[in-house]
Amino acid sequence: MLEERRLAVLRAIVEDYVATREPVGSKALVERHGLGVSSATIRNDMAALEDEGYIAQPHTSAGRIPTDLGYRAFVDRLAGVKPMSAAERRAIANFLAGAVDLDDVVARSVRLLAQITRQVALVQYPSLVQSTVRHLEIVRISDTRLLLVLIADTGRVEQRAVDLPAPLDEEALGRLRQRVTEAVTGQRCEDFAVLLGDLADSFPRDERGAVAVVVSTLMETTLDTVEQRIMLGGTANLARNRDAFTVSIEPVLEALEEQVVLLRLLGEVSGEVSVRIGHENPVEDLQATSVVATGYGRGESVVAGVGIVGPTHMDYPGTMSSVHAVAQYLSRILDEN
Amino acid sequence: MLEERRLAVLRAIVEDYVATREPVGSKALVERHGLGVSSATIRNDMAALEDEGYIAQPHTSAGRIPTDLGYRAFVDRLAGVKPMSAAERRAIANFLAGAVDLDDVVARSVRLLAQITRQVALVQYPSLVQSTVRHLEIVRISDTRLLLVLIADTGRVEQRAVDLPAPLDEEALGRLRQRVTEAVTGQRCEDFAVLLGDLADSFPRDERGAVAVVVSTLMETTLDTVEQRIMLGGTANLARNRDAFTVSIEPVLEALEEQVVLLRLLGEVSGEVSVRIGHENPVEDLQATSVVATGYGRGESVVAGVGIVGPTHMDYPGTMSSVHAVAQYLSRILDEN
DNA sequence: GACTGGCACTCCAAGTTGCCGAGTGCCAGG
DNA sequence: CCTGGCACTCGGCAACTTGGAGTGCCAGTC
Repeated sequence: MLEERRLAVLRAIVEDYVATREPVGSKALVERHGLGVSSATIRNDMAALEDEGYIAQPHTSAGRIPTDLGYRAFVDRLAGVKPMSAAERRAIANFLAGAVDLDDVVARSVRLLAQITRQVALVQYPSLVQSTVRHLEIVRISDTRLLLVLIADTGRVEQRAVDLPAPLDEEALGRLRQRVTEAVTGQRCEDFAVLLGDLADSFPRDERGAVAVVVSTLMETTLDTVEQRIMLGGTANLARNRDAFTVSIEPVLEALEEQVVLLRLLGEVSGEVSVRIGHENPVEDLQATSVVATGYGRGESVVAGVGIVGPTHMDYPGTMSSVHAVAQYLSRILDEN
Repeated sequence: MLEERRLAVLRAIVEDYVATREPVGSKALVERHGLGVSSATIRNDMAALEDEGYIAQPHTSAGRIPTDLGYRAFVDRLAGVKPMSAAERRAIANFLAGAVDLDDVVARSVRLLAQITRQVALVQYPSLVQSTVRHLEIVRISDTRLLLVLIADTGRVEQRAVDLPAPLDEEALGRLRQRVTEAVTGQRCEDFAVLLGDLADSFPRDERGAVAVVVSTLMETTLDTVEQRIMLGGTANLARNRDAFTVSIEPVLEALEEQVVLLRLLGEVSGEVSVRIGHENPVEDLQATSVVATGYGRGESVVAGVGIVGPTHMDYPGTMSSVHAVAQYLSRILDEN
């Protein structure tokens, strides 16, 4: 009961601070929220909350601001779900419906998510590893050069040039094309090693080099760490919230230009919306920010991540439901494909 | 002779201001550059330069800073070429040599250019319109859905899904594939309208719908305004130079997220390095910045643009030669393909 | 035991003042 | 045409003051 009010105070502090971005004091709290007790009582509660590490004072004689731990408690125990209005859902659906191809879907999603959350948005392309091969095309570029074009059932298309160790005549190329294509079409990319492992052995000796390099390129293309692509948008939103980041936004922008960093941010997404607050974040330069992310995919399987990066004092309920909604629509689009 | 010294003064002002980012006064000028006259003389010259609009005072009793017109004069008449060192050239070559495909080439170029100029870098993908078709692949996705994959001789690969008006059987698809492929392979994309215009007429009546939609998708894919892609990088450099932009960097970041804006920036590139200074810039939100851009391509023809966006008080000679060098290497890589 | 009003205390933010120095324009003389 | 000198301007900095928001604590009340 007492405990209950303290949590109510914490919630009120988080909400006020997110709304105003200014330390909130005991007096303002009782005025803005009908807590039914006096400011002195609130002060006691605040002192307790501070002892427990949920809030902090930027300096003596200032109001309190939530700590990362405070936000964590808010997200875990206090934030209700904030359903999106029908109009919003419709807007999302409309916006994504006009996409012409996968690139377009991803690009539109990034724009949309950045716009509705007013944060930096991330959308990952469906992972190749989780996909099956719809089609593999092998195109000759020159005597010793081929282009592999891999089309996945998720709509993703990857290309890769291959330099052959020796010229390959038309007949041999045909053989190579037929055998490789047959081996992988309809199969899961993650099984390439098994499917293609000893393919070269059944070819004439002088063609094995070519087969080997094609096979290794295919396997490399679908390597977990290499194949992931993430599109980023809404970086201008960082600048608008500049005051948010005590320091400059430069390191944040820099971190977000690293693919590796983005991969870590969306690395362990699941069907649930996950929230990483401040220092919970694995990337050092982003420890002043929070990451809200989730996965999307066909049916049960998660094939990629989607999320946003923003200041720790963001509107968590609203952001979470936006991210969730966009992921839902992305899943739907994949399904329709 | 007098005129000559005035120009020397202008050059000195530009150089000092670019180096220090602080208004430069007459005294500092004579000290740092051996101009051989007294500060009073310089003051007279400065007053004249101000009258002519080349420099301005942020406020009375402050030093002078160059105006856009001043930079323009500097770039046109004063800036020498600043050749890159052999080591730098080698570094560029090495950096770009490891690329595995076109995406990689473009991505690496952006990173490289952003890094060496410390500005925001732009690299455009080779324009489809200026390319010829190396290969066109038509893949079935479902009864009524096809995927077109267009591979250009520049290494560019475009994909597009097509919804057919009616199911197409295997035989008809084969016919369609053969005829369309034959019509475009080896041809210039900009001639698609001529090449494909009346292709549908020679098909059986019930297949014409499918042919028409494939043809129109192809033509749409190579439409001038739609097909252009530009990759952007180094936005963190904007934040580092923040003081540079009197106002916030937000509108700049926002503008740079618009493809349309980027296209305008790289729209009219030629073989020469062009410089747009401040208000010369067509995009309103970028009138506090300068754009240095040039084209690259195979042999004589320019197939795409490359450039940077930065504060007006940038190191023009250095930036111009960096942009030029990267464009040169991009051209070379295209040639080798 | 929980809550409240009151009080002394702290400390940031914002405004005020005064001064220094860099920079200018102009002028008379070489 | 250049120069040294001089009076003047004005932004920036530092020191200082003040107002107010906020706190912690304590004695009193229900």
